Amino acid sequence: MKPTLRAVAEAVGVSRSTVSNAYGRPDQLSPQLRQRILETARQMGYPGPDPTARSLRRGFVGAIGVLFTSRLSYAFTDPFAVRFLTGVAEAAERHDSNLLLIPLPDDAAGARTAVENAAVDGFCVYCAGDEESILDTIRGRGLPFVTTSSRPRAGDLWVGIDERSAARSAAAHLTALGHRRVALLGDDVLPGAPVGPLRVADVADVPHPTTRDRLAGFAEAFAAVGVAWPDLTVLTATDNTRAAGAAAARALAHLPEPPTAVLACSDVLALGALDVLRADGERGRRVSVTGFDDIAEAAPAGLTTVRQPGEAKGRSAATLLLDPPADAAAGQILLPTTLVVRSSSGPAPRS
Amino acid sequence: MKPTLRAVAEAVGVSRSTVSNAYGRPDQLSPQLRQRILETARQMGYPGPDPTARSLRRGFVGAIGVLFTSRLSYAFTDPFAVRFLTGVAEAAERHDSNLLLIPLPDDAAGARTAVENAAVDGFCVYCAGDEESILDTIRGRGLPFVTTSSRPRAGDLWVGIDERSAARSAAAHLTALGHRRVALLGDDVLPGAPVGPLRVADVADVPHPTTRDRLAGFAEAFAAVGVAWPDLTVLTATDNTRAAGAAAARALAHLPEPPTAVLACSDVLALGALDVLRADGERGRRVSVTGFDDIAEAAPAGLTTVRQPGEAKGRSAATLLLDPPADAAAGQILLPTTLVVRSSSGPAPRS
DNA sequence: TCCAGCAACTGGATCGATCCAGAACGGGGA
DNA sequence: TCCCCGTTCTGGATCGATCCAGTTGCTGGA
Repeated sequence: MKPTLRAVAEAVGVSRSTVSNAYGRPDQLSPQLRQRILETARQMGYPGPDPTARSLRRGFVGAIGVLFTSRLSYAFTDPFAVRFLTGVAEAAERHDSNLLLIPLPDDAAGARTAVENAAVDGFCVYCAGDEESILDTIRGRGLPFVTTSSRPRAGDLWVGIDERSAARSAAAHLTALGHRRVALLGDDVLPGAPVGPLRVADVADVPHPTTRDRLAGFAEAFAAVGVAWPDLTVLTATDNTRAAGAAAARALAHLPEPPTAVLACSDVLALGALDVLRADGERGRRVSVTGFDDIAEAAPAGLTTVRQPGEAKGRSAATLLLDPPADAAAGQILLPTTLVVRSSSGPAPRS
Repeated sequence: MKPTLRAVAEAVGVSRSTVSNAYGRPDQLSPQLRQRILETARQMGYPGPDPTARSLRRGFVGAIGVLFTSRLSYAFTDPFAVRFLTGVAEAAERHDSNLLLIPLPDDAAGARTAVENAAVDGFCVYCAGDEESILDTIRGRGLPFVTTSSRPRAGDLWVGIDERSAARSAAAHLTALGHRRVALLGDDVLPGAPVGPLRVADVADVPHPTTRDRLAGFAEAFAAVGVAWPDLTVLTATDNTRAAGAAAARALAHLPEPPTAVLACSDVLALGALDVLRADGERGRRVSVTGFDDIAEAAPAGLTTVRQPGEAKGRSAATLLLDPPADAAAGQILLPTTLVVRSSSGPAPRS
């Protein structure tokens, strides 16, 4: 067993406080004594104050938790999530804070205990499906948190984009190009729905807030040119992956009247769709595709998409958490988005 | 202030142990009492046992630390590191463990305290520059750890590849294609060296173990066809990034006798070099390039490279840590590598 | 009737530090 | 010479739980 601070104190013949001070407050004791203590500690193999005990006493941990829905490993698979994390890491680093990655189990109870058991000073909530229940648990612990989803509650720390108008800009681009018969592609649009076209009575029924807002934004632009919600095809993917996007796009072929464009809620899905539709395009039919995020792969693929600043989002989130602004209004940061037009979108074919 | 377990106990009129048991060992008390306790706790706003206090008493934390050299944010920038992390995350998840990402400051003292202050059950050491000193600190804490670098000490947990022979396979591929005048490209080959060609008296002088072993492997294959170490051009990049690889490759143009092939220690560097050399190639000169890792971008770029299983590496590492094998021999896992030949390598031009 | 045996609960010790009020000491100014 | 003050160090209380050896009360078998 490793010696404790107490053992060192006894060996040197001083009080525990003094040994503690030797580590944490060098100015509280004479340099000679400090030297003697550290030397003895070294000889005894004392590894320094125990981090857990220190955290307990001090009341803070030195780490922030990043909450992910679904499998943690997935977070690394999604390029946008990685960019977000990069930003978070950057800011955390600047504040000498570590990053605790916390995957949230699918079941509410499991998610709850995961949040309750995490030893952190605050939470950064990245795209939690059932956000409200998670946030309530965090509030229950009395810890600060930042959200990045679309609907911040007043007073909460938040950093995000105007999902709706960002999505609208992509859709407006397509309506301007003459597209009227289109498909909206989202990840897990309705819980447990199988891949493919889907009947969604109302956008409000979509549980995931980000997906909902983006779909709503798409719909707004089409409503403006007279295409009502029920006339839009809603396509769901089982996952936010390229493969799932491709699978969803393949389902389009079976429609009686295939759409002239696909508006995806993420670049990953869009690229998957593009993989399929490009191949089709080479056989004649050409379908426009737009994405969302502007991940690195979007540019080489020529994907038209909505750019949002991923690193900045993460950086702002962590900074908000670690260095909260005195002014409550500064606790909510709206980041800009840009429509990036590339080759994947073009005029609608004349019918 | 949030109420503590003690407060709940007093409110209900039972001992602290009983409240504790209500959370952690439901079988130790009657269901009715348990209900009553949980209900009162809820009403009082008790968030459940404090994770830090619990860790202190129980003696374990429920998280493993992943150590990175250099900036943490960089880890996310390197695709291979991301794959490794994905694997670690996957295994950690399976063992209900969280992941604490720990960036190591560049200075030894800072790195030391970072390791000493991390509240974790064990460490996964990913490419630490000055490994030995880090490992000593970890040993000092008496915590288990896994390394992934090239030289495991007997008895240590380790998962990795045969760096040397993997590198040799790439180089042998090029010698077979007739290449004799080549450049070896590594990240930070000698500490602080400026980008570009470099005089390295002996491979053994390269401090970073992985880079050293890969360079040594390259050299072996060339030695076998009569090209000695001093005749190989060693190129250093300032960073393991695509841009740094490109910058290093540009330096080749200034050489009196430019090489016919570049062997890079990572795909990221190789892709950077390819960016530059492909452009050159279009103007006539064609230089073969090989990489290392086989990241996702390698295939579309047609990069010949050595594939190593990134996720598996991470997964094995975390599993070794969280579920250590009884058999010491099983504590060191050697993963296979494959040479993947693509279009970036071709026959040497006849001179 | 008595006691073994079990389920349900208790409370002091403990995990390993840090905090803080105060004691001991030594030196300088009046 | 005396007192005050700053420096250096002390030790008990505390952070918030869990562990564990034990007590209590009740049931059932002999």
